[in-house]
Order: sequence, then structure tokens, then C-alpha cells
Amino acid sequence: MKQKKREITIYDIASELNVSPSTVSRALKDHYSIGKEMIEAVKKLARERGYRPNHIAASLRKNKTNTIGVMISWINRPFISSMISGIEEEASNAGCNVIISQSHDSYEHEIANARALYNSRIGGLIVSLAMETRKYNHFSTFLENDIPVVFVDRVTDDLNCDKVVIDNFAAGLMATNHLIEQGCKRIAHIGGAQHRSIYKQRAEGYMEALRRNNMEIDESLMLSGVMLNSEEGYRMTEHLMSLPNPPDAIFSANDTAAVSAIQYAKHNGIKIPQKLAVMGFNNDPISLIIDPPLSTVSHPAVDMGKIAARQVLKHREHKDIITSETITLKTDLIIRESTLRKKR
Amino acid sequence: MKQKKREITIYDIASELNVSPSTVSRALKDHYSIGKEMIEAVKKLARERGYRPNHIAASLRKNKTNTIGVMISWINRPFISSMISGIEEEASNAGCNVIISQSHDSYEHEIANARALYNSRIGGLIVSLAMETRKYNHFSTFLENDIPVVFVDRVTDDLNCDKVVIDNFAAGLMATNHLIEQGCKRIAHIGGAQHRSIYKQRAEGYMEALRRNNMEIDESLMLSGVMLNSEEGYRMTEHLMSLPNPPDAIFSANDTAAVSAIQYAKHNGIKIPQKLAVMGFNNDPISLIIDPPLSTVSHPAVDMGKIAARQVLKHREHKDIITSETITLKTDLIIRESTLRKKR
DNA sequence: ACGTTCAGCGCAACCGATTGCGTAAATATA
DNA sequence: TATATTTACGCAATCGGTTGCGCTGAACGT
Repeated sequence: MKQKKREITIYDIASELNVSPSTVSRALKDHYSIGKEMIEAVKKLARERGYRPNHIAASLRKNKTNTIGVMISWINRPFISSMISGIEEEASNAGCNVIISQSHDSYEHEIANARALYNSRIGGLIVSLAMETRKYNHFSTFLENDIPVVFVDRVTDDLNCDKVVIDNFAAGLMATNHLIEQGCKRIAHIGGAQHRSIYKQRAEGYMEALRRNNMEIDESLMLSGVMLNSEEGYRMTEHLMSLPNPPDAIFSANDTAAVSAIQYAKHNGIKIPQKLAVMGFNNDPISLIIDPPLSTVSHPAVDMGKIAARQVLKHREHKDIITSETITLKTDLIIRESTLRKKR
Repeated sequence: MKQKKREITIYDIASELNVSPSTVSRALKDHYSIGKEMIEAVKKLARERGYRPNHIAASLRKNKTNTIGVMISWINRPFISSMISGIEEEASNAGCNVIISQSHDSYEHEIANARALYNSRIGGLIVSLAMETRKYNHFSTFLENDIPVVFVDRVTDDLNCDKVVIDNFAAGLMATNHLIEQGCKRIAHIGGAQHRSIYKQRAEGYMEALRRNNMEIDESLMLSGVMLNSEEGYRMTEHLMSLPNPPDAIFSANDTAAVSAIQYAKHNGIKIPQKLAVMGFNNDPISLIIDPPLSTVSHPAVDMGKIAARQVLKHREHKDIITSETITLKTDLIIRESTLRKKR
């Protein structure tokens, strides 16, 4: 009844063709020292017998798997899940598996996950840092063992490896400039944890825009959250609008907080964008659903994932190359009603 | 310079303790035939030497990995990514990896992915079916080889394995009943592909509610989409509202289409919920952002993922048990303004 | 005619853990 | 005291590829 279907191995193929297993192994991957017709014969028989390569065995021998690890904060966030979608697509095209692990934005978790992934002998790693993380020693194990590490979005300069990012400074500058063009005079900024470079750079872009326009940088209008979630966004907006001299615009470092700002405004009869213009960041689905639609900065999430995956795969191909490049993708300012004061 | 740090193996530990590798192997997993003090000694030395078990080697020997495969349509959808979040959390607590693969709702992709996952020797599989899929032979390979398969949400009755679902019929009934209670007289239903049981059952719940209230079932008010995305939702709403006798309520089988219905209504000056009540399904984040907030049915996404993972892990523990259970989780009707005609 | 080159393939040692079977010593039973 | 049983551990095969090195015969050069 219970048929123990033995799997076909290279040994089966070898003995059937009266050659050695090594020849079969090499033939299957077009090794240069194997004859043309032998390669064909092996592949043909392999196909006929339904041979399935055992990656586990190869991984054991090579002490490296064809699995790419992905460390992110939370899967269930639009930007992250889209990025993973891109990673998965690219990796699966290259015959690689993708294994994911969530840090939940905790430093402790991130360390534990790094250890677990390392123990799983992943062949490459893609990381978007946890909000908390300030030290990066837990990644050096990978680098020391020639396991390519690529950072995406939430990166660090403390480690010398590939990065896939957007120009957060330019994006912050662009977004703030737009608000200024729309006639906003007192622009507040709701940022994220400032040790996370993406948030720091967005804030610096914001400040640079003010400077270039000879506008005062008012520290009391620059807030930074811990998680930058909706609760924080709501409370920070409440704080800002309760100031003696409240802002007439808010540039938020993500859409979640920006949407909360809009909701606070709606609850309190503050007209958007006339009384308060709101600019977000990320182009999350909610930015298009909220009323009025939220102006924001688009993040090429899927592409960032694809490119990060490609970088990992590239390093796996050419182990000799040790260059570490930083790839910066273009962002787009998406102008919607939440900031559109001047009708065009 | 380049220190080839040799990994500690059970052989190193064995020779240092002057015992055999088999003893070390057994001691590390508390095998009954190993003495108490031997177990302690082995574990102590393993800790001191920084021994890391090589799962690859174990997988090769046992011909089964500690990796759980997850097949879903798209990662970047709120329900799916939340579910995966739950799976990952539970699996990682049990020391298992999670590898994901997207079908993009395509039958062909699903088959290819199944084959790839099988070749990866996964130790268990969690599936939420692609929209297109109508045949299920591509999963039998797993069952024949005692690899536990658990279906979540988008399930099928054609296969005899575990399922984690919600009561879609009851949910559809409940949702429609609510609309009726709110005084809606002509309720339309926007459903998904009817060969996918979740959508069929929601539609049947809808019809049952009408029947119980002696309301006519008007076929022209029952539409079913292919992907049930926003474009389809918008067009179907347009179609419905252009009928000679348009509906005064729409029950959509997901939030995406429901939000599109609201947007169509807003674009065309149709008051919600007075002129048109809209009910969604899933409790996606957008349902809370859209104005007016969307009434919907909540899906315990994270829990469904956790439970599915637990089922897989359970089957891995006790291989003898071959029961296949269906676990049905509770849904909640979330009433918001989009259906609230009667002020309470 | 003889040394050289090289394409083409085989040998066998890995990679690290698992496990059925065997065995010696210790303890229990008759 | 002899035998049965239990306790605790070792032996060695096995999982399926991979790869450095070595071998062979034929083509080639002078």
C-alpha cells in the first residue's frame, strides 16, 4: 500500500549509463570537462527518470544553502510585504528559496534571528533594520564567512556591504519644497527615531528646504516618534495643533502618521489643505483611500526588493568580487489634494 | 588573515569526551538510552565549545527539513501578510524556518511552486489557494510522502487534510442580516470567483439571509468578479447603480471592492449609507481609513496563521496520527458608518 | 617515432548527523 | 549460581552530491 517511492539519484543515472556519479554530477551542470554528447545523454535520462536534484545534499557538501534569508521588522506592512514580494519573485526565478524572519522592531529579536538564520546556513541575507537597532555586530558573522549581506531601506553605514536605498535627503527636500511652493509658512515635521538614517535624512532634507527658502527652523515644530505608528501620529499632531502658534503644514516621515494627522484634523474641524497641509511618505494604499487623498513620496518597494535579491545573487556568482555598492533608486513626489492649496 | 573557522561538530565533542558521535547525537536530544550525567556532560561541553547543530546534515539523513513552506497568492495583501506573520511567529518559536512562494493567483504558478517546494524537501506545507485553481493533484505528492498539508482560508474539500477557516456562510448571513436590519430593501452582492468556496459560501449566506426575510433573490444583483480588485469593484458598482432599479445596499466579499464601491458613490454624489449602504469583508486597514468608515467582517488573520502553523507542527510530532481536522474560527461583524442608517 | 598536450572521465574522500543493531556491564530474577 | 533483563553506549552504514587529483587514450607537433 504505502509505496516507498525511492527517489532517483545521480547514482541511478550513473549506473544506468555506465559512468561514474561524478560525471553525472558534472554533466548536469555543464561542467567544461564533460563531453557534449555525454551531457546530453545524462540530461535526457535524468529527464526521463524524473530526477530531482537533492539540494540538501549539495548544501551539506558545500556548507551553504541556496536559501536567502530576509530580516525585516514586520511582514504585514505595505512597504515591507511589497519588498518581500519583489525579493521572492527574483529569488524564485534564480531557483533560490526565501526564508523570512521578523524582528518586530526589537534589537533582541534581531540578534536572535541573525543567529538562527546563520545556523540555517543561509546563502545570503537581506536586511531592513529594526527600529531599535544601534549596534551591528550581529551581522559580522555573515561577512566573515563570505555570506553576502544586503541592506535595504533601513540601512547603516557602520557596515561595509551593499545597500539598496532611496535618496531620503532629496525626498525630504522635495516634499518640503512642495509645501513651501504651496504657500505654507510654518511647516512642522513628524519624524521617526533619529538614529535610523532614513528618518534623519528626511529630517535633514526638510531643514535644508527651509534654509534654502530663508525660513526659520523652529525646533518646537520638529518631533520624532519611536515607532511612528498611528497613535503616535495622532498625539503628535494634537500636540502641534495645540501650540500657541500652530503649523499650517505637516510633513510626516510616513503615511501612517500622516493619515492620523488628517484624521485629527477632520475630527477637529481643521480644513485640509487650506488650514493644514499634510504630506506623507511611502505611498501606502491608505494614502489613496483617505479623504482628502494624501500627497506622499513613492517608494519603489517591489523594485528595491528585486534589486536587493539580485545583489545577493550576484555576490553568490562571483565570490571574488568584494566591492560593496550602494544603489539609490528614484523617488517620486505624488501630489494629491492634501497639500494642493493653489489650484493649477 | 582569512581564518577558516572550522565549525564544531558532534565528532569534536565526541573525541574530547572519549565517547562515540552517536552518543553525543543522542545525548543532545535527550535520548532515553543515554545516562543522565553523560547527557549533562555533552550539553555542557557543547555549550562551551559553541556547538551549532548542522540542520542540513540532519535533513539529508532524515530526508526531511525543518522548514515549513507557505504558498499564497500575494504577500503584499493585508490579510495574507498578517497570516504569514502569525505563521512565522509560531514556526520560529518551534525552531522552524518559513519559506514563502507566491502563486500570483495563477494555477500554473501554483503547480510550479508546489514542485519547487517539494524539491526543497519542506517538512510541512501551508496553502491558501490561488484564485484560478480548480484541480488539486499537485498537492497529492506531499500527502503521499507524509508531508503534512494545511489549508488556510482559501481551502478545498477535494483533499483530505487539515483546514483552518472561518464560517463564511455564517459571516455572509450575519453581514446581510445587518443590512436588512438597517432597512435595506434591495441588497446586491459583489462576490469573487464562485468555484472558490469562501466566495461561494459568502454568497450562499447572503442568499439565505434574503430567504429568511422573505426577500426576493434577484440574480441581476449578484455579480462575481475574477480577481475582486478595485477596478472590478468600481466597474461592478457602476453597473449595479446604472440598473433601472439600482440596489440600496452592496455586500462585497472583500474590502477592496467595497472601498471602490464607496468611491464610486462619492464620485457620483450617492449618499452613504442613506442612499447606498456598503458592507465589506476582511477588516483591512483601509476599511478604517475610508470615509465613511466601512462596515466589515473581521478575519482573525494572525491567529489563523498561528493555528495553521501549530497544526503542521503537531503532525510533525506525531506522525502516527492521520486525523484531518477542520478548525473554524470566529468572525466578528464590525459595524461602522457605511451601513449605519438607523442611529442607535 | 616519441614526447607533449589536453579533452574526458573515474576514484574516493568528504560534508555532519542519524539510527538499526550489537554488546558489555550492571542489576534483577529464578 | 546461572540466566534473564535492563542500562548505557559503540559500530558502521547511510543520506546524495561535490570536488581535488589522477588516469587514459587520442590528437598534435617536430
